[in-house]
Amino acid sequence: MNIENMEVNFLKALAHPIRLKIVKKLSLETLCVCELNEDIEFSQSNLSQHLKILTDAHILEKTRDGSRINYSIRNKSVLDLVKIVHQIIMDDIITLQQEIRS
Amino acid sequence: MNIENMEVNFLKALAHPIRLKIVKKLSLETLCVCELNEDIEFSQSNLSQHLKILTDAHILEKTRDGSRINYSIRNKSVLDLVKIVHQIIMDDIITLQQEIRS
DNA sequence: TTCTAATATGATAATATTATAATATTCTTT
DNA sequence: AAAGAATATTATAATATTATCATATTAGAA
Repeated sequence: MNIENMEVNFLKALAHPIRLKIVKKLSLETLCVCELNEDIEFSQSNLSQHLKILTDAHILEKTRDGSRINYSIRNKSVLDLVKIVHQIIMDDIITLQQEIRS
Repeated sequence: MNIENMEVNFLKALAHPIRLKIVKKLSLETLCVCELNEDIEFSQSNLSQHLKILTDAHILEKTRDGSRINYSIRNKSVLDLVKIVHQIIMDDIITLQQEIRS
């Protein structure tokens, strides 16, 4: 696997509504699967699959704590990235609003 | 379309090898379709479709210059984002190499 | 206005991603 | 060891994405 492919894989892993939501939740604190799973939007099985995709992409890391598995952000730069994405979208929205007004 | 969806759309647009390559090329200079199309990896038709996806996601903007269409990066923050992705992957590679050695 | 270069669009088959449902694994407690 | 809680895996049907091919559009030159 070359670097370009790794970059694309990384972006693909983030480019899903459930997975982006998980990353945002974990940007605040480490959580176990059962806590993430309190969100009613996704089933346990589906959550587990998305966690695997994020872990395989090295975005998350997992540590066992008894019967629980805790997930956390592996590289804090991911949080900078998520912030930039948010800012770009907000800029977009402002630009669109200005275009509508004029 | 809500903000979360817009963020995911934006990430999805970047999460493709051809599209990421286009964005990286355009990070250096504005180019017309014919110049981008010198890359033998993709057909004219396929390039055009990817350009449409990037433009729809507001990552690129197009301007006509005679019979040519020039594409450029719409928001320079995208370049910061691409840099961070690259850095995260490079960090990853270094971490993996250290794990192999130890 | 016809020709050509530059770019876009539409249909479609191949491939990839996703959610669901069922089942399996692993750990803790009893 | 058996039971229950927490998490992961597998198979699969539905959906989305992609590349290809054929065709259409647009602008400038002849």
